[in-house]
Amino acid sequence: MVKNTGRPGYLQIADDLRAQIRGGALAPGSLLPSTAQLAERYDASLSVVKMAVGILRNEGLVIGQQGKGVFVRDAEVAPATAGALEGEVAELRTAVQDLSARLAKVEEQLATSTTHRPGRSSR
Amino acid sequence: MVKNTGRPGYLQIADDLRAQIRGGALAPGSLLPSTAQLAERYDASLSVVKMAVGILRNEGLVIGQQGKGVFVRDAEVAPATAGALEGEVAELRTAVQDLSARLAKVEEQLATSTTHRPGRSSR
DNA sequence: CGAGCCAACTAGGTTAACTATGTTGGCTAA
DNA sequence: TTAGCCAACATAGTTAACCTAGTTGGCTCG
Repeated sequence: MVKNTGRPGYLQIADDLRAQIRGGALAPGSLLPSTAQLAERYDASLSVVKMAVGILRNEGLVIGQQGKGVFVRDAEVAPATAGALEGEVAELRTAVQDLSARLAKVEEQLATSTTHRPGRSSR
Repeated sequence: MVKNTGRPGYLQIADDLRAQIRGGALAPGSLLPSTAQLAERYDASLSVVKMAVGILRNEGLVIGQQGKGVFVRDAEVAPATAGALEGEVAELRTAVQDLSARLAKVEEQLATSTTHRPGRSSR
């Protein structure tokens, strides 16, 4: 599959997957083919597929879940609207506040239990 | 240098370099240390450094020139790209997701190690 | 002196192997 | 039937190796 153009293979695959997502061929919430399947489809090595998926993951287009697969993210596909970004920023801000509160709670628990801890951890 | 924090090394290095660029420690137009130098500085392998630089390159913060090095891009040029803000939001989103996942893991460990104890409010 | 080669750098791309970790489903034994 | 183990498969991270290709500076040879 990977053409002989100067464009690297992992970018070609990322472009193709991105186009499929934007075009609707891969609907939001749907599961991408596994790394091995993509490698076979594009006739590429596992490494380049992992790199391509990593790019999309970095762009926020997909979300990888260990053990399950890579899912297409519910898109903020609207590229133009600047207001969408504001909403997303607000969402991120609340998320950060939530994380701060939870982290404070965990830190407090850790501080109170450090003297004698059951130490029950395994695996 | 690296970590114990569970955050992948290539992300830590990318974060550090990004902070240096945003903070002005690495001025626009200046040359980043070579891959080998960065690998030694962060006590990481060449691969993770290349991945980190690749992320910044993908974000448009730096431009790599074969045979010469990796240069910090002019700050005014970067926003010219349409998706600069989106990229930054996506970056923050992945950071929040990462933090959320790590915090959830810590919370779970705390919850299970103390078997059941009062004062644990959930989300 | 100058042209050209060459060695030593550089980034970039690709592949393979290994480890870690999480999910799932099937099998087995109580 | 049910609980638990376990194999298979998934993403994710890391490392090492090899190759291409561009740049640079020094050295040699004409």
